[in-house]
Amino acid sequence: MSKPAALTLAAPDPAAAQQCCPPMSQQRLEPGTAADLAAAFKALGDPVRLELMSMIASAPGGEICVCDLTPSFQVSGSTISHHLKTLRAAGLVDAERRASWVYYRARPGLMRRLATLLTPDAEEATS
Amino acid sequence: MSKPAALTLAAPDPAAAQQCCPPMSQQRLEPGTAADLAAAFKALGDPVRLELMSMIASAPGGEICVCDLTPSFQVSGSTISHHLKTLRAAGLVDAERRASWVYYRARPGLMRRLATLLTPDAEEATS
DNA sequence: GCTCGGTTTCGACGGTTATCGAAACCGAAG
DNA sequence: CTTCGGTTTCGATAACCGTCGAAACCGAGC
Repeated sequence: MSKPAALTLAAPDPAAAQQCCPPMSQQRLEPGTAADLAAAFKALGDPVRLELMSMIASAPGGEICVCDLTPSFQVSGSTISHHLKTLRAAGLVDAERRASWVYYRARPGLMRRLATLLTPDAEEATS
Repeated sequence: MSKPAALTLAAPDPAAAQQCCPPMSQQRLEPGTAADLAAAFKALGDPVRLELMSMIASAPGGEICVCDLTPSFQVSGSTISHHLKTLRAAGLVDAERRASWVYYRARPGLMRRLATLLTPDAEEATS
């Protein structure tokens, strides 16, 4: 295998994080699971990436072209590409090439898992 | 003000992130908001911190002593303290000193905000 | 007051990461 | 086949981060 479609590096360990996770307020995470999920949070832990993620997730047809993402930021195109690769590696987005353009779409699976994990149980607290 | 209670550094900008955020699948984040929330995700983006967070959030009485956290990890006590400070600065946990021990508890507010942000709308997708 | 255990802070070291520009890649269209 | 625009990769640089041990801090108890 040389490099069939480098775009589909499709989440190495996030695949392992595929099966899990009640709210962390209900149950302590196992170290291994914590490591997998921390990688996903880390991917969201950059302002540019988080904004990219929000643009992709809220894109009209469920997908958006890199050419529509890049102009919204003050960083270079190569930097945007790098951040998109990070999101892809984390399993948060998917990429597909059509003609000259590459379209990204969100992967709801992992997002939902993270959302569940963070959901506070039933408790109330404004602070 | 010299240093009244260094433990309550109580979230600098997370206070700004206090008011917001429909699911990102519904609306693109503004750059400023993205920066604030990215800081919170970044705090969760380390395996040790995420596991710490889960231990604190799932603690029986809603709180847990540092002395009960430290022995669960293979890193030094000073490193644990450093990570706890990071979680505190992100507005994810609160600390209170009682006698010789310091107790940490989760701040559900920010957790809930992050959970909402990540919630995929109504869509279905297993991939 | 002095000591002691729990916790945080300080300073340093090594590895990671965000960023850039240049180069490579890849379809499409001359 | 050559060119061209969009995108990714490569290599380099500077800033950041996780970790440690030592030192400082802080109540409690002697």
